[in-house]
Amino acid sequence: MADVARHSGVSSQTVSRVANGLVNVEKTTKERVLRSMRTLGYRPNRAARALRSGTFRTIGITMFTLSSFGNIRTLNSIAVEAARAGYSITLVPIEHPTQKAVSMAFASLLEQAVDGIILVIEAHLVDDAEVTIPPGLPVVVIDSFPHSNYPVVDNDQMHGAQLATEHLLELGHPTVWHVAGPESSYSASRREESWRATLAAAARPVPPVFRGDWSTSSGYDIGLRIAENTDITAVFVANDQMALGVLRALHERGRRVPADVSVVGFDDMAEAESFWPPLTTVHQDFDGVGRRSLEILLDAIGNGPVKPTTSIVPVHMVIRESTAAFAANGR
Amino acid sequence: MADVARHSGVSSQTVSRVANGLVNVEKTTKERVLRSMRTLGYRPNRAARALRSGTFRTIGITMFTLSSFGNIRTLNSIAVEAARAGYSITLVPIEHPTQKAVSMAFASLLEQAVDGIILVIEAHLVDDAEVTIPPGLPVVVIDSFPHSNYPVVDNDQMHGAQLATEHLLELGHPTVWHVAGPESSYSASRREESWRATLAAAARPVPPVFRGDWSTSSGYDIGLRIAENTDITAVFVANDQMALGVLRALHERGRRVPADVSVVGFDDMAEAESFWPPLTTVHQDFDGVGRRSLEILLDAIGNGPVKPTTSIVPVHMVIRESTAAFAANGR
DNA sequence: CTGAAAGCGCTAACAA
DNA sequence: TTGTTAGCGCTTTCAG
Repeated sequence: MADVARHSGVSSQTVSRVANGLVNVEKTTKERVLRSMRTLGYRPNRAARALRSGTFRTIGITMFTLSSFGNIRTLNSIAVEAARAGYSITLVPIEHPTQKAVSMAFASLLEQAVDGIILVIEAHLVDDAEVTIPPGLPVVVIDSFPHSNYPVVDNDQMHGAQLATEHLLELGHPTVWHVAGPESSYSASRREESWRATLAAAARPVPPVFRGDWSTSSGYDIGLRIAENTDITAVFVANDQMALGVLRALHERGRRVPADVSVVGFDDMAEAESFWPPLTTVHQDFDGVGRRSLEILLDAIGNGPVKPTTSIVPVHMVIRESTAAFAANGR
Repeated sequence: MADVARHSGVSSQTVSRVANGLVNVEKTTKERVLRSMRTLGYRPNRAARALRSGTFRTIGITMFTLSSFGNIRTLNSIAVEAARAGYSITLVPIEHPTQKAVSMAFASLLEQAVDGIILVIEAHLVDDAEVTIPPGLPVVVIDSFPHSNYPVVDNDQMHGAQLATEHLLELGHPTVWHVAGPESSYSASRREESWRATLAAAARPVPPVFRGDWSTSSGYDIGLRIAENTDITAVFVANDQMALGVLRALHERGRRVPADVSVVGFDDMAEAESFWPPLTTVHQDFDGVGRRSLEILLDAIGNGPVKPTTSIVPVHMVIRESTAAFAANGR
């Protein structure tokens, strides 16, 4: 910057003003400085700026390794929105869902030069992590659990599971079976809970739960068991990836979908419409979640602490061809 | 830091030494300082440290919106490896593959506090982007095009396409049709090129190319056309997502896979083994690519400029159930 | 082994 | 509209 000042014959102060687009600089001076900047290839030093102003125009994001469709969409949405708002994002992945890894990721994030943090977490691990987040550093949590200290944003898990279950019931199925996600996941718990409640409200029997780990292969293993039980005519699977595994197992065992068994997923991942058959599923608005959480975070950064509210983003059913009326079930 | 110094009765200098784990501090002093740090909740200011030392322990990554399976795996791998090496990563997404968006992302990255940059790019746009990367800032490119100025890392596209085509040929198919990616993509060109060469080497006719845009729905549209042409018995699809669309179209039109048509994909995304039928595909080592590119970048950051070499990471076939011998083709 | 002084590049506050 | 001064929190250099 001093170089630029010398080159264009003004003070470094004026250069600073030009660099920041302030108005009180004469037009000709401004142009001269701009030209000097260009010829000298000047680029501002973020570190110095940050040191001086105390803000970094960067937000930190922690999430488990980018394996789930939802996390990735959410991350993408946050990244795009942040870029638009002039913020860049620093990503700290959590390799394994262990206590230690979470604590380490937190600690690392706290040492970063960030103005705020978005935690994309879906497990109990967070509460137990032995890290105290310094007061004054805004945090937003994306989770299915209402944390007491921070604003939380989430898709409407309960309503989604209710829609899925009701859809199957309306099709005339006597009851709906459920392939749940892992016990450690709050969103899995929410979906299961809501499935139970919906069944109870309709006075239907609640069959035992199948429990997977979100992976396609766990869905496949469970699908094999579902195929063996001809009582099962309707299944609500807690995510699309497991639903894909279920479909495969059903095909392999010669059970027709939807003629013999109706299957509903959860997520509406990009590929779901091309599953065979195209999957009826609950569409989650991950972009909406990302957008909303960034909005809250930027508000907190700009205007001080916000109330730890819970924002629920609406979801909706996408009905495709993996579900059919019970009457059509070949019986 | 001054607070800590005062609290523990030493100079801020000594605090700095302790914070950086230097050895020339007496043990008792060190402990005292450490205790003060803890009680005062001291955390170092990255900006100040960066300003002074000129390094940020951060690397920047630019990529098109996180939509492709490969990009995401690569990003994840880089993030994990970087964390291990004590670096954090700053992500700058490119929203649209336009000249302007690319230039803006570059510019934004250059203003960041980063020690090096990894460009995950798969289009011609890069060369034309009117941004000059300042000399001295290490850059690694992940692409299927050998850039002259920077080290490039990539999966072995040519060999992968060759393996896929040969696999189909060895199964006795008279020739192999190809569903290519968009023309703007270098990796798509490589795969197409290698498919052509392999066919030529085997003295087989080269059918016209179908061209998609990587998306599942473009694969579906093309699949519909493939289903109509009963001459087609073997198809090499340039990525798994389009292959999924092709499979769906084939099912809808009653063409059996692999009995009537054999299909090979490219990527080996996590879901491919649960497609119906499980997809034979080329496994790309995205983790390997991420790891290798970070390795090169860190080397350049630590030891000065490296030669702009091209690193090719090996791929291999994964044979599942979407391919079968020509004899079995129901003819 | 420890401390004092200087300065990294920038901007807020004030003065001209 | 422009310039001067001071200092953000840290580390490098040199002295003790």
